Amino acid sequence: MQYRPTEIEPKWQQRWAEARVAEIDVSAPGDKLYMLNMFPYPSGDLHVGHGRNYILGDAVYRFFRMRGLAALNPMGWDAFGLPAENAAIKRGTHPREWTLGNIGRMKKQFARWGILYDWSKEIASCEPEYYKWNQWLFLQLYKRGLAYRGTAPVNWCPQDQTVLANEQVIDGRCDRCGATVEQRELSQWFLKITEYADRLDAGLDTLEHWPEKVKLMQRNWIGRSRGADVDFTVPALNKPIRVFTTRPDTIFGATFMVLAPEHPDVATLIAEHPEREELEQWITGVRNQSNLERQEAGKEGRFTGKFAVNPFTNEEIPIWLGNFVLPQYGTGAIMSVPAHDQRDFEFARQYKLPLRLVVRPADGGDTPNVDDLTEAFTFKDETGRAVNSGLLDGLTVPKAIDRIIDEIERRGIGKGTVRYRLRDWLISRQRYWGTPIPMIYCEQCGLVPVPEEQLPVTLPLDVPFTGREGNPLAKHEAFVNVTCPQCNAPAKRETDTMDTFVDSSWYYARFITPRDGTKIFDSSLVNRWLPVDQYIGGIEHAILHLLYARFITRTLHDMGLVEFEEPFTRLFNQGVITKEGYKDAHGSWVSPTEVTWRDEKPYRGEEPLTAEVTKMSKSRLNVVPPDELIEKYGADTERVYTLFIAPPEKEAAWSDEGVIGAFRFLGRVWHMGVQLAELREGSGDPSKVIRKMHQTIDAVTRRIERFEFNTAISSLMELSNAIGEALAGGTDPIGVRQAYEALLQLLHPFAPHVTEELWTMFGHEGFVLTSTWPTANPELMQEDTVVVAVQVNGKLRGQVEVPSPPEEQLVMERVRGSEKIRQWIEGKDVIKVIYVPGKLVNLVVKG
RNA sequence: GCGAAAGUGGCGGAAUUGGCAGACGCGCUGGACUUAGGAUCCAGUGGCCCAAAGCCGUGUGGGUUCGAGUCCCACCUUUCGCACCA
Repeated sequence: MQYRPTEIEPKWQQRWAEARVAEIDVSAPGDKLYMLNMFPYPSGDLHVGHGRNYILGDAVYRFFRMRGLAALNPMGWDAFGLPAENAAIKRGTHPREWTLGNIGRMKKQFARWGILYDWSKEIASCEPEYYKWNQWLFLQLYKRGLAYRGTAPVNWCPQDQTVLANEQVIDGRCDRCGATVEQRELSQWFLKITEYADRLDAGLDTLEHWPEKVKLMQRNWIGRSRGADVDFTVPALNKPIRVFTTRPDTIFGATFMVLAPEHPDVATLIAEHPEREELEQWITGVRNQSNLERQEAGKEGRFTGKFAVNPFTNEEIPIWLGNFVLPQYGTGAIMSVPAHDQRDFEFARQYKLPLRLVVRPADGGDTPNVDDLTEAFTFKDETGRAVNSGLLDGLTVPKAIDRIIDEIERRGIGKGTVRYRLRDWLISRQRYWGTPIPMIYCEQCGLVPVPEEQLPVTLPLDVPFTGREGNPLAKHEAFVNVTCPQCNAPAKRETDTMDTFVDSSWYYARFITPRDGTKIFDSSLVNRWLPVDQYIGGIEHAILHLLYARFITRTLHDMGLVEFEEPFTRLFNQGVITKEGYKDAHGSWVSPTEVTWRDEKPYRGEEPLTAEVTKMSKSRLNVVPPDELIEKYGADTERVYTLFIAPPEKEAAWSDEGVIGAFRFLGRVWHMGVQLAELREGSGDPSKVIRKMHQTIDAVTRRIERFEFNTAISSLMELSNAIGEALAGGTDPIGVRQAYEALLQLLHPFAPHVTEELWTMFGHEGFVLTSTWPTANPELMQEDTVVVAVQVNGKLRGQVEVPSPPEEQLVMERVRGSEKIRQWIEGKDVIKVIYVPGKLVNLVVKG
C-alpha cells in the first residue's frame, strides 16, 4: 500500500470540520488557554512563506489539545486597508468583493494545510458588526480627551494620497508603496498615545515572555529621556524661551541657543531683522523639507540677531535658527554646548561660534585644548567631572545633573523632566476602505460626535473608484450631508477613515463574544480568557501593532472594561521564509520560468541576471504556491518540512529538494505502519526500542514547549529509524507497536492527517487529536550500559563500557584494564582523576 | 554613528550546567532492484592520509581551565533595528 497523501488528507479535514473539534464554549467552566495567530490582511493567495506562521500555530494548538487543555484558537480578518481600494481602482471590482473573495480563498488554504480554527468566532473588521465597536471605542476615547483633532506637520504619501502615522514611515518612505513621504501641515485626528508613554515603557519590564529584541525596539521607539526644562530670559521678548536638555550639568558651557524654524517665537525675534525677507524665505524652505531632506542638506542655520541670557553664566548668548532642531521634540529649542555635544559641535565649527569646556575626564586624564578638538568631548556617566562650572565643579556627571536640577528648581527657572520620543498616533486616512470616523462638523456647534445609539456610521458601498481627486467618500452626498445631532441644522460628516491599526488594536478581545450586538465585549468573559496566553506573528509588527494594542488595552483598562494592562502574555515572532529571486540589470524581478542557466549563472536569453536570496513574496516573483506541493507530496510533508527547515524564529531558506526529506520520512512511517499492522512474528527483545520511545517522548515534549520544532522533528526521525531497525531485527511486534503508536501521537501536531489515518488503521476509535499525549517513564529511559569516554590530559584516548548506573570504581578498573588506553599512561604518573558521572573520565598525567 | 543579534561540513542545521563537535535532513559517491530512474532501499560522506594509527578542525588573535563551539579580552565579517530625539 503506497503512501498517497492526496487520498487521505481531504477526508480528515472534512471529519475534523464535521466534528467541530476546534469549537470552544467560552462560558464553560475549566482551565482556559488562549492562543492566537495575528489575524491576516486578506491580500489573496497564501504561499508557503505565510504557511510557516499558521502551521507553527496549529502544531502548538494540537499539542495543547492533546495535553487536555481547552485551547481557544480563533481566526479573523484584518479586512480594511489600501490594497483592496487600489485593486478596485485598477480592476473595477469593489473593495468588498475583492476582500471577501480573498477571504474565501485563504480559508480554503487554511483547511488544505489541515489547520484547525474555531470558525464560529470568525470576525472581519470590514463588517459593520465589527467596525461599529471601532467607532464606539473612538467615541469613548474622544470623551476622555484621548482622541483629538489637531494641526501638525504630518507625513503625506503622494502615491497613496493619504497621511501616515510615524510608525508607517520607513527611512522616509511609505511602508505600503515605497513612495517618498512629504511633510504637510494638516488638521488630522490623533490618539493621545503620548499620555501613556511612561506606562507603555514601564510595562515592558513585566513582559517576561516577550523576545528581548521586541521589547528593546519598543523601548527605543518610546525613547524615554530624563533631563531638565530650563528658561533662558530673552531681553527682546517679554518672556523667556524654554529649552529641554538631557545634560543640564553642561549648562555653564552653553554658548548659544538654537530654535527650530517652526518655533512659535521665531516671528517676533526676526521682526526687526535687516534681512527679514531673505530669512523668512530660508525658514519657509526648511519647513517644507521632510526630515530626510533636512538631514541630507547638512546642518544649516541663521542668526536671529537676538540674544538670550544663560541663567548660570549671565552671559548673553546668540539665538540661532537651525534645520537640525526638531520642532516636535522637547520644546523645539535647545541650549547648545558645542564642546560636549557632537551636533552642537558641528554647528559651532560651521558658523564659528565659541566653545567652552565644562567637563573633564574623571580619571585625571588629559583635558584637551578646546581649539584642538576634532569632535565633541562627550561624557555621559562617572567618567566625566564638571569643571569651569561654579557650584558643580568637581562633581561627576550624574551628581552634577542632580545638583543643577535642584538649583534650577530652587531658582524657579525650570524643573527636572522626562521626555519621550514617541508622538501621538495619527489615525486619519483620506481613503475609502476603512472605518468611518464617527464625527460631524456643524457650523453652529462645531465638532459633534455621532451619538452612540446612531452607530454604526455605515460605510456606503455605492461610490465610484477613480483613483483621482482624493477620498471618494467626500463625493457621496448622502453620506456627507447630515443634520447636526445637537441643533438639527445641516452639517457635514467627517469623511476620513481610521488607520486599520485601530481595528487590530483590540480584535483579540472581540473573539470571545464576536456576535454580541449590544456591547464591544463581555468584560467578565474577557477577563477570564485574556490576556492571550500565546501570541504568534511576524516581527514586522514589533512596534506598530504591538505598541498600539498595548496602548488601547491600557485605555480599556482605564475605562474599567478590562482588568489587565498587557494584552499578550507570551509573544513569539516566527522568521521569514526566503528563496532565491532573479533581477535584471534594471533591478526588476524576473520570473523563474524565464531563467536559463549557463555555467551555473542565471540568464534571460542572452541577458545576464543576478540571483539574490530574499523574503518570499509575490512582488519578488519567488513564491512557492502550496497547491502543487500539496498535490505532489501532501500537506503533512509541507508542514513537517516547514517546521524542520530551521529554528522557527530564524530566517529560513526554502529548498525544493529539502522537501523530499520530509516526504521520505512520512513515507517510511507509513510503510512501517502498514507492515506493523499485519505483523505477528518476532521474538527479539523490545527493550531497546521501548527505551528510545521513552527518551523521545521526553525530548519531543520538552522541545515543543520551548518552540524547538526542528529538533523535535529530528528526534521523531530518530525514533522512526529505531523502529525501522527493530522491525528489520525481528523484534517482538507487541513492543514495536507500542513504540510506533507513541510515534504517531508525538508526530500528530506536525503531520496530523497521516497520523489520524494510521491511528485508525491500528484499530483506535476517535482522533489522535483527542487522545492523550504520552508520558515518559524516566526509569525506562535509562540505558543498560553506559559508554564512558576516557581522556588523558584532555585528549580522547578511548572508551569503556560499564553497566548502568556507572560506578566510578568499576569505570577505573576497566580503564586500567584497557590496553588501548594503557599506552598513553604507561611510565607516567597519574596525578589527578576527574570523573564526570556517566560521561567521561579524564586522567591528568605527568612525566 | 548608536543599539542588538549571529559567525560550526558543499547546504539547512545539532550539541542541559565547559565534558566524545558535526545529531537529524538535503546534496554528493558507490551499490541493490529495474527496459529505465527524477521512484524506493542499502552503505559511505569534516579535512590531511591508499588505508590504519595519528594529526588538524566551530570567523581571527590571545587568555582562563585537566578539558573551550560554549567562559573572558581584543579584532574581523554579516544581518537586523534606530537614525540630527538635544
